[in-house]
Amino acid sequence: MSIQTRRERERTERERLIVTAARELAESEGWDAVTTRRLAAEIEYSQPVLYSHFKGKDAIMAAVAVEGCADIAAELRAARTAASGPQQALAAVGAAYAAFAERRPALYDAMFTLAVDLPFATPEAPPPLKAAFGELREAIRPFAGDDNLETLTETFWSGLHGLMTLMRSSRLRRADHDKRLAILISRFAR
Amino acid sequence: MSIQTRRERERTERERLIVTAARELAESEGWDAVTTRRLAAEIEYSQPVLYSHFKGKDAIMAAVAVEGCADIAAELRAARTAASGPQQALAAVGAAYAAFAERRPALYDAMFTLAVDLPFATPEAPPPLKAAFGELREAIRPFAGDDNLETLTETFWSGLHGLMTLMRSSRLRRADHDKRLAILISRFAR
DNA sequence: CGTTTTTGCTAGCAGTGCTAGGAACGAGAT
DNA sequence: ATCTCGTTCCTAGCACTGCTAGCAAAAACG
Repeated sequence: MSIQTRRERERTERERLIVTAARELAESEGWDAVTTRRLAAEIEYSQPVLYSHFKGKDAIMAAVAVEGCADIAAELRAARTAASGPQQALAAVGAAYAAFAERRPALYDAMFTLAVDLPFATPEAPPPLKAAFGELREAIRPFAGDDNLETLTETFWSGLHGLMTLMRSSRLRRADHDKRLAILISRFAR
Repeated sequence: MSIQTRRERERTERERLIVTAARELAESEGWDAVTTRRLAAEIEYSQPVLYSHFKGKDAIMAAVAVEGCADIAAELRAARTAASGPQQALAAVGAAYAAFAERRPALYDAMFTLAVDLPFATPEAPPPLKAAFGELREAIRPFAGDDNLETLTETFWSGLHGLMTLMRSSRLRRADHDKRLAILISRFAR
């Protein structure tokens, strides 16, 4: 049995190696640079090895996305708990979300614009996804009023997401970003 | 001079043929089906002809996007002017925007998610782009208050855009779409 | 040490966007 | 009516993509 467990351990280690390499490569050179050949060279194995771990490139990106959700969840939580009141908490979470999208665009894309294989708004969604969504939900809970909390959170999230994607694709002037964010917060915090 | 003008006319005709074929192919089978080979076959010319008209595939998509903006601008205008009051107008414009994104997803992607070569938030933006944005602006003008109108419009647009992209990538449950839209409108119309 | 199983490589497929080169065509001149 | 010259447009090909079949080498077992 020892030999079997060692093999499984090595497999999971290499799987993490792949995901990490993919994330680092994407973050430093963008997803266009993450080709299966390049990624294989990075982990010092041949291409087909990737396919013995993941169904395809999309599945690798999905794994990266889940890692990213854990990251953003932690950052949102930190922002929320450090704030002094509900209003400040919502503003802080919004700012943290925007900062994450700006600072790690490739990761953000994997999470919220590209890969689709992941179950999102269902009970089977990976825990990190739920955690990230949960942080947004807790931040906006004080302002729910008569609205359904989940639905309200989804709507607020959409606002943030639209803001970041449109700005990052140069469809919105970067200069006014803070003003837009402030307007969004003001319309949801009351 | 006649011979020269005839040639130019034929050129612009073929250019329109390319853009129309690209749009129809994208709308019926998605952008993945729009390869340069497939598009060339559709217009019954060879591939290189495309490159004598457009710098590359992205430029073709940009041309399609501009057409799409003219379309959505007309639909938004119709929705806005048919409504009876400011509140109804904003709701109608929001619903029309969402309906457009749902009904013509490929076109929507070309306009607001994919191609980037287009100048957007600048004076040099193609008129159809400004027209579409202008419709959103006029719809929300009555609710601007102290906020800068342009910035507010951008924020509202972001909300709509986020709603549609997240739903279309199955990150939001389709069932609650109407509720989310209602919440967004309610937060911006007051 | 020999056999069997597992592992991971080389080589290749079908497809992508894009481009160089030459052939065929139409326009103007003799 | 024929010849020359430009333009137009096609054939063929490049470098690249994600992905896979089939075999060689390595590891585990008796």
